[in-house]
Amino acid sequence: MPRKILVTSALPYANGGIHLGHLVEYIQTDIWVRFQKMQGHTCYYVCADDTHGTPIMLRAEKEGITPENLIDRVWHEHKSDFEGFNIEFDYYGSTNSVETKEHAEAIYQKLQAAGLIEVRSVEQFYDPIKGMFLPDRFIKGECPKCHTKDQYGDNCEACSAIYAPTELIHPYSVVSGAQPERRSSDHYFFKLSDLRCHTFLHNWTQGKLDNQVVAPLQLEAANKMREWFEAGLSNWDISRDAPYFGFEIPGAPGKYFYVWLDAPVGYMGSFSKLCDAKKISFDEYWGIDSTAELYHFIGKDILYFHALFWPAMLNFSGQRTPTQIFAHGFLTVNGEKMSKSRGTFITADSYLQQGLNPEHLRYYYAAKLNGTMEDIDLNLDDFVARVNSDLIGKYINIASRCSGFISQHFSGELSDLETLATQGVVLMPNQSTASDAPTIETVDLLNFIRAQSDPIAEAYNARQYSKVIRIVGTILDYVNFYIDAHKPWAIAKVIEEPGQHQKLHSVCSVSLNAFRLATIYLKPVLPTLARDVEAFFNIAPLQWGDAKNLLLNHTVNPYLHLMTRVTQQQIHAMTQLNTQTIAPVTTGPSVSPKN
RNA sequence: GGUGAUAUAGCUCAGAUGGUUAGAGCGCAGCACUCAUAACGCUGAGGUCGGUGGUUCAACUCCACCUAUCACCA
Repeated sequence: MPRKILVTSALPYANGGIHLGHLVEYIQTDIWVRFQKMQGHTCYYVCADDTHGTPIMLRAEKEGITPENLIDRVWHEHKSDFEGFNIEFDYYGSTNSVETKEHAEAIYQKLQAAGLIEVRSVEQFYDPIKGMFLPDRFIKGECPKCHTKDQYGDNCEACSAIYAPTELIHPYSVVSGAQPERRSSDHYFFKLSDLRCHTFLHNWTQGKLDNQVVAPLQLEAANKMREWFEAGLSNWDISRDAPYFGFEIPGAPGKYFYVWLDAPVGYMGSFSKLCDAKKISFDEYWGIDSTAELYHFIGKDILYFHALFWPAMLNFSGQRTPTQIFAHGFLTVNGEKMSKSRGTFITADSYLQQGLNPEHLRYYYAAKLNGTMEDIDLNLDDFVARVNSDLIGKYINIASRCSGFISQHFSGELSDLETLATQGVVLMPNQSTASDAPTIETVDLLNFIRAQSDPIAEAYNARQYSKVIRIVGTILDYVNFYIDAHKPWAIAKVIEEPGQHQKLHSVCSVSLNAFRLATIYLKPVLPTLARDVEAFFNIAPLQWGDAKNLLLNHTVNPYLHLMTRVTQQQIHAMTQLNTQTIAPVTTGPSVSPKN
């Protein structure tokens, strides 16, 4: 039975370009969504730019443009980066939209009506020259512990001490350089400390509510929650004072929703746009009685917002809560944090500009991702080796080495089942002694490959893409072994001898069918390549269920090579490019992964 | 500082509930092959499973401590 699924990725902040760290999440999500769609489920994937907050406001001012101009420009940059990596959103919006505003206001008013909003005076640093309150990140000063100068308002980079901005010695405003004053103003709080919230969240995070069929959090994330619960929940400050680029709070002139309030609401705003365009019922997905599934893919850094604030906001405004939150780890490059000086702070744009294949990155990430919150490493040498040997050497090579015989000797037509069966049995590599490994007598190659459909689907569902890649890798090893064992090139030389013509036809048809099956399994990861393979085979877009079938008595097109290798030189050129690039400033809160 | 996670061959990673000689791919060495944009196959060399103690007949697998890396502390 087809499921109804809504999927989101975290919203990238609209003050900088997309980099390879961001792409871990979008690629992870995109693969999952494509897999669900191939299964025949109704699955929508929405996202948006996160556009509000002080950093955006100040950045626009610095560039001498309006915030609207800035976020519009960045939106197009982001859109183009995502398209470059085949991230296929059903809708990609912006939090600066009427829909997001309306949802944010509605949620706020419901929370208010429920008595979950309180107003309290807060003392903060204020920039008297600029006439605005300063976020922690916009105050610098001397570290109170080690006395290093020019440290940010929340922690020291030298001694990694954590403190409040008020503890800084000789604080100054990053915006104007002025010495900030302490001033009070009213702030609006979401009362998470309310017993109702506590009780609800305690149950929700443990998956104990009646309508929860699965635990909403990964094991590690649930542990984290317990930690946070023990520390106690305090009220969440959801307002900021003017001047602020964002939505004004209803009934509170001069007060704006903190960017983190309307960021997750952007998921709804974006989905509303899709609903309008495609005549989808919004409430079918977000209503309290919704039977649809709702999944948020996020980085582990923003678990707090998605696993506590967000479900509480939804629940107490009368809407359904997420089915599951999928948090992933950060990206490291060559085993270290991405570094601008080493050229490993690689932008999506620079990757594409170097002519590198986006599907190579998708494949590499897939080979590393496992559904946990562990960090994954992009080792550039390993990237080159792995892409070349796995994708080109093992996978593409199957089509490349067999298709020539099919077009030369059989006018491109694959054999019928009877012919196919003559050479269906494959000798398996003799080192495979695992109990579940096929043996010479018991299994034929294509049946073995088709039998992997369920295990692979299960791995995709669980976001264990590395497992998918491992299983497919085993399949590809077997196929190459099969080809080597049957030596079609040797058969071609004695094609005139009795039975050899049919034998060659069979071996190549088996191999190409194996290639087709492997393509089905890899399609969520390699959508463009899969499309090219479909063109080669001259077939309709492959669906997951097609793995049940074989391609028989079917004429394929002449083979054109499907993928070329990546070289060290290209990688080197890319890191060079990123070393020279002056990377954009990335500060301030964001739903986007900060790696 | 507090909490949590991770630490397995040169590289990237697998290793239910502890149990004979710890696995894969890549890389490397040798052999072989030539259909395939040098790709594929076979063989082999590589690890006292971060360190130190402990529990056990038996620990990579459990416990304690230590070290390193990473994250979170709204």
